[in-house]
Amino acid sequence: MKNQEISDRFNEIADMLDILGEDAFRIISYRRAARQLEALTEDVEDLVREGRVASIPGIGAALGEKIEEYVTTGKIGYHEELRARFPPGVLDMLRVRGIGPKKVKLLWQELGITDVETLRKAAETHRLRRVKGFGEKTEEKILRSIELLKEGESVFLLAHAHAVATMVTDYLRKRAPVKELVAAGSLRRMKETVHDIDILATTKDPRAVAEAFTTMPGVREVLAAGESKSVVLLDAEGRFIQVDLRIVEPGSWGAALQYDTGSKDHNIHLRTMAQKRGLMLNEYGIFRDDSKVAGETEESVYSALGLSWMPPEMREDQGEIELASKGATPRLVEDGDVHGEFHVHTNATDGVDSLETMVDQAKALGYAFVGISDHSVSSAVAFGLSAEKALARRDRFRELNRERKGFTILFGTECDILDGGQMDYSDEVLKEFDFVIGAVHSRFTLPIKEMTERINAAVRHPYVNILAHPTTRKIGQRDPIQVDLDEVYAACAKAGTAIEIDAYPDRMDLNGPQARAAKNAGCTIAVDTDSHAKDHLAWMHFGVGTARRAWLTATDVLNAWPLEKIRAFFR
DNA sequence: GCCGTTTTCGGCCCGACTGTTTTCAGTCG
Repeated sequence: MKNQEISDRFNEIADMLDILGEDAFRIISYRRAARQLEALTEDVEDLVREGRVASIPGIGAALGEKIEEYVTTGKIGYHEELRARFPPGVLDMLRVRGIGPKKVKLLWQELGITDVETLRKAAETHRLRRVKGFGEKTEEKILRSIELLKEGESVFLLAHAHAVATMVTDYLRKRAPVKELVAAGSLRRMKETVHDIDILATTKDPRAVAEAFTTMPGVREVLAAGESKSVVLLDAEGRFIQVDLRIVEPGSWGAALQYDTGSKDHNIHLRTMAQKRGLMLNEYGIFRDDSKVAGETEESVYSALGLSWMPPEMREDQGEIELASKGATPRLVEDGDVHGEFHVHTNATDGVDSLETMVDQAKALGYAFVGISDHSVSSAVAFGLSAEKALARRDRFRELNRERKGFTILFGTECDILDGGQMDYSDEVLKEFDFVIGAVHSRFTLPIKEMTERINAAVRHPYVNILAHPTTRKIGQRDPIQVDLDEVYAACAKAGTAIEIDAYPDRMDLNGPQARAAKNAGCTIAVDTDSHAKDHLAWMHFGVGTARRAWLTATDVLNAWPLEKIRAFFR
């Protein structure tokens, strides 16, 4: 899948054109195309093969050719030509907060500064203030930004960012006179990783709220503090996360919430629609000739554009606006639709809590059932169970089912898919389980053809019911395996094997776009937490969020089905 | 560089904050 690689190159081209001072709209085109590629549910190579690249919004003849060039030759000539004109390190300077393309160009041309380290030294020795537009404060700001860059500002996992946002909103509710208060942005859209946290508030005393916000514990740096908007860097266990606070009038709440939730492309699409209707949309409302026609609620904003309200998780400009204009927005799966899950570990293998603790926690969440699926023998690092030890637990499961009346404990296994596609337990052993999850935990570097065959052999195996974390990626730690997901989806759909959204925070595997493609291929999707401790079961919220990003309804999600139907699916 | 229910040319989403300026450019989202 080359989508990301091409997206990265388009962004880099945009950065370089920006520094060169090229036409701003050309640059916007590259950036928009980069975002489209990133959000694409299909493999761009397939689109090239079928001559459908130009069907991607924002991709026309010129960009289409460049995509085709990359797919066939592995590089983009234009990109290489531009790169040759830039000393190494120049583009890195853009990562320094407060340094944009114009300043990079000035520093490069006036002072010959072409990397972050030289920039730091120049700021320290006050050489920067010789350049027009640079002063004492800019030098100080650059030094602080470089310091923070080194200490590690980066991408945050959804679950982690969610915890930070909850901390901030809890604090503000206690310490400041806020009325409405919510985290919007990519967090509200349930994106698997987020760059910053956007908080939105209404209040009678904006100054007091901004004051509480910029002085709260953990604030490392105040990046901006204005009338309506404040920005801080917050210390989150040694790393920094940017938190924005926007304060709005109650009459603009809906417009501001809509605006701050995004995504960028979704908003641009809406604003273009507004324009065509002689309206103007901004974060304060929808206006016709300076008079406000909507803005108090999100519904009113969408309605003024002839659209029904749509869930935040869908707002990526991937067709949801067209759907809403026909009133055809689906009712997506919700937390309350989920009656249980399948991928749960105990201290029999690498979990930390006992079988009984995990079962009772699942029961406490209001579930009707829980599947326990500890590791098979080959997962040595996870203390995988021998066939004998695994099967010896069955009696305890029967007892537990008698003890926990009105609740069902399913006896399962997360069984390794070995090198050649055979399963880690024999068929005689596998048939004893209520359900079997197949998973890859070794040999991650097989070539794509072998890997796809390996996984599909397991998918077709009569006793395998669910394919776990299909790409095995770990965000920030391990790349996805090379596998033809389209073939895997097709195999799952044909074999009646469910495919998983693993909601363990650094997995999120499948992610939203992938799960949407799986659904479109006819797959049933299991949403699991891969819990290794009782508190992990709460991550189901993020799994459901990912399912919603995939536009899944309750009928698409295996664990939203009644238990008897699930048992039939397993059989 | 893209795109078209007024257009194949001439538009392209909109606003806040900061610092260095004397009325605004650059950056960011």
